[in-house]
Amino acid sequence: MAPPHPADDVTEHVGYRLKRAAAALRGAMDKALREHGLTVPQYACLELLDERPGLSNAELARGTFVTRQSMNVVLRGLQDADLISRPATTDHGRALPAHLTERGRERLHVARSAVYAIERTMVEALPRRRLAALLTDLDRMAEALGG
Amino acid sequence: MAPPHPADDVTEHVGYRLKRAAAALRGAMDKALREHGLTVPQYACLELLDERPGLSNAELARGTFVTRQSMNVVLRGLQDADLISRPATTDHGRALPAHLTERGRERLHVARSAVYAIERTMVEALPRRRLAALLTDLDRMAEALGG
DNA sequence: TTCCCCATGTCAAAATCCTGACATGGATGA
DNA sequence: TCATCCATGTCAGGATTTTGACATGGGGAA
Repeated sequence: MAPPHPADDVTEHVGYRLKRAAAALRGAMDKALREHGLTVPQYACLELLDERPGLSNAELARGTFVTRQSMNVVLRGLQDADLISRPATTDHGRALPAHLTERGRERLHVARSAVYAIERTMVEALPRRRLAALLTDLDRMAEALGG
Repeated sequence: MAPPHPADDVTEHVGYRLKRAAAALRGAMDKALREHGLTVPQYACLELLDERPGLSNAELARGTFVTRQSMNVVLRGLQDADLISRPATTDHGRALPAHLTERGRERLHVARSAVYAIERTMVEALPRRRLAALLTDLDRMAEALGG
């Protein structure tokens, strides 16, 4: 019964593997999305807005794991490109609900196919039975760390 | 036989879960290492150098999934803090081998305990049998993406 | 009502990282 | 030998992200 840590090699640790996989995914998405004129945070933002229209800046930030300030500049970029729309003011509260424009929806749909191809490559690389377990394991780790 | 993608919900995708887990880990390490005066890339660099002394800038960059240029500034910071040493010139070749100083080794050892505690939290959050499979799955995905 | 607390949006400054580029040293093949 | 190619270290510039801070709006408790 070997203890989970410390392993004899740093590259054997879970954190290292996690970072490696995340870096590989990020790199692949970066490259694919560049051809569509989008960055990874921008794409994540569009995808989230397509699924849940009306999300605010802070909510989008939490959903994409960045700070409010970072998401703010992302939204500005998307707004300048006419991919999303956001009211200047609101009747109730302070949160400004964002929505996809028609251009945004179209752009998302074409970029999505490229991203889904990447994800399919990832998923097909592992045994089909293992996928569900992998997802729950990732969730468990994230929750354990307060993610 | 449902296709692996597209799922009905973006947050169900592997990429999203992967990013979430990686972000949670990054945040926890960030917070823990700050108390030791280290950033995550700096810690990763020290850990790699402790295991394989003499690694060059480019090798360290590949090992930590950043660019040569980024690793260069990390090394400068570590050098200014007297945590690593690097010769100004070399007899053979162009790569400059880096080594931990005594201070660097000490700093690494105390920071390591904090990081290992985080990783232990992560590992203990999932069934013990699942760990090995998780590691190989992460590797498979990374390799499939050319990581 | 009024006060306090929290969340939100935003600004400014700094830190971090990446892209593009260039010069150097070694190795490979003609 | 020499020329070409690859990897490395480094510089400059810009883009992205974060930290810190501040003002505003809403909700809850006294």
